[in-house]
Amino acid sequence: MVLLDLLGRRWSLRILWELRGEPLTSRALRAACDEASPTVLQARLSELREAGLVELVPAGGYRLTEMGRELHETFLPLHRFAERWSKAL
Amino acid sequence: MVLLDLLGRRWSLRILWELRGEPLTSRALRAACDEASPTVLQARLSELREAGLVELVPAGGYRLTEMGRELHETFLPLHRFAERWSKAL
DNA sequence: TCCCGTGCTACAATAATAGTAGCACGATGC
DNA sequence: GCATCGTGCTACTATTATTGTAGCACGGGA
Repeated sequence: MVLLDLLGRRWSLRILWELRGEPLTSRALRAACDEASPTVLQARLSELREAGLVELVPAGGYRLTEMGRELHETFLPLHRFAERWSKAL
Repeated sequence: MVLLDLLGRRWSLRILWELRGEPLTSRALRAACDEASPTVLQARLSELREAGLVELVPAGGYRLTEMGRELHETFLPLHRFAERWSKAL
């Protein structure tokens, strides 16, 4: 599971999650993940772009690729689970 | 998404993945994740236990709780995605 | 008693991340 | 022209997380 190594890094899942809707600029992403440093954000974005999950459109910011969107679909049930989980805790 | 903070740590996803089948002892888990140090494995196991996703049965090693198993179900499509993804890369 | 496997921890060295500040570039308006 | 703004991105040090190695205490057999 090479994918787990990529996703199992700080802010990787979070970035994919934040980009689920509208594309976000670099600054907007920094605002959305307001505890992450720009250093690691840029590092993750580079990795995710290299992995073909995220792309940078010149005049629109970062967004998920087709593949990245599929990955997000995969995570949709996670949202519902997270709600039940936080209640059970 | 507090859950993302927990899962977005090194080896968290990997541990859940390795425990998907038979329960594993502490040593077996160290063997399965042969690049992880016991320090961080114990740290993650403590966090996952505190989160009610993993439990330690006295004479059988670590295994997923009912909640943890639900989380794993959530991740099942990820496996199929990972295969397509690695081919597309 | 001795040996073995278990869960777990101490310690120093290394890598990853946080926090702050700033760069270069292009578009826009004066 | 040129000042201003937002963009993506980076340098730098301080702090935290992780690694790598070794070892502890406990319990269950032989």
